Amino acid sequence: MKPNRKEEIILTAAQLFKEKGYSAVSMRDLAQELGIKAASLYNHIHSKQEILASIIMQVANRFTLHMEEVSPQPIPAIQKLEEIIRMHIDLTIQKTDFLACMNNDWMHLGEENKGNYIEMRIDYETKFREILQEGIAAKELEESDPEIMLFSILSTLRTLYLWYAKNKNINPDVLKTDLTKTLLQGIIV
Amino acid sequence: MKPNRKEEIILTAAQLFKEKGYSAVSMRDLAQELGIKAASLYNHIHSKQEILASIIMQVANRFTLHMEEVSPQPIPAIQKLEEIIRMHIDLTIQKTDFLACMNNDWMHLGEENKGNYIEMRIDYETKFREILQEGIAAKELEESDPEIMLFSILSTLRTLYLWYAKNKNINPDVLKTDLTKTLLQGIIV
DNA sequence: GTCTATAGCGTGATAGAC
DNA sequence: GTCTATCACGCTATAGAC
Repeated sequence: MKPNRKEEIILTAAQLFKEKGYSAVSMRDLAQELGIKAASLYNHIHSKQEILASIIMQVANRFTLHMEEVSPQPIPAIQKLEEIIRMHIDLTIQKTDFLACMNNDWMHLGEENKGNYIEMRIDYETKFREILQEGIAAKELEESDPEIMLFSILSTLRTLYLWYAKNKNINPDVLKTDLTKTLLQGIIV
Repeated sequence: MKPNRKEEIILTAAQLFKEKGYSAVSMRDLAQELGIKAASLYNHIHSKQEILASIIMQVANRFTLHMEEVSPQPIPAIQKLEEIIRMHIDLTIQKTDFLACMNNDWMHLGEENKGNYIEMRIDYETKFREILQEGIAAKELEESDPEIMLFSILSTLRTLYLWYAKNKNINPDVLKTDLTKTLLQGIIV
């Protein structure tokens, strides 16, 4: 899997954006990291904005597609949640920098993409909420405020990349098992 | 409680930093929001950096102080966790913008403050980890990976400000009860 | 595909009038 | 305490040589 120059630029950009944020990374910083001059970047990409959009929309699409696949399945809510947790873990491992960038810098998307991104995010949360409500209705889940469940689980999954950066050697299957247990069953004996 | 001009500047800055990030907010943006010119800001503050440090170190100190108060108490670990959750909720409500800023922009602190902030953050996590380990040893908590418990709870508490921004009318006591239940007992029946 | 040079504008911060 | 004017520099992006 040899990335071409454009992909290489986007990968490096994601890494820098994760560390300092989109606005604090200049085209000169990015070029230097790649060992070229800033002007040379423009033979591969059209603008700084395009790089950001490429990073964010790429992972946003993968979340959307996976949710559209899991959501309508005729399986128990708990099983759907396990599927979703597994996907967040996998994407966190595969696309750590992209995820960080999506979480922190989506507000710097251009007007063409921002609306789209926000819509995808709302749809994702809506489908997630519906799964929780299914689970409550089926008495699989506690009859507690689904908004708080949603927020609590999703905030953990969304910032998993922060924790993963410091624990890169963990076995993904162990992480999946332990995190699922913690999120679904809590920590009290 | 009438804030003087310096406090007013810092409050407004925190608000803007929360929305766009430190680097994306200019002194001209900040001045405009206050109805003055950028140059006038410098009669009240020394630099943009000073504003950021003031915002972040202020809340970081409050977290540190509270943890130093709760941590050594001779009470069960679960009770300490409830105390900590309560404090995060209270600070989230009182200092929403400051917390957002601390979470997102600490890496833009000047060299004088960054090391200090990171140290406080590590100390906080260490004391939190010790409470979890106490709980496990006392068989109050599940014998599960304390790193995953720590990350899971703390990531929810740290991003609570995002959720609170959309649910400002919730009763803090209800939030405390429901969130504690979700974090400690999970969501499964 | 990378370079140098540069346009055009925005940035944080200062000096000094009022 | 706020203003206008300005400095010195950094920014994204383009033009055109090689």
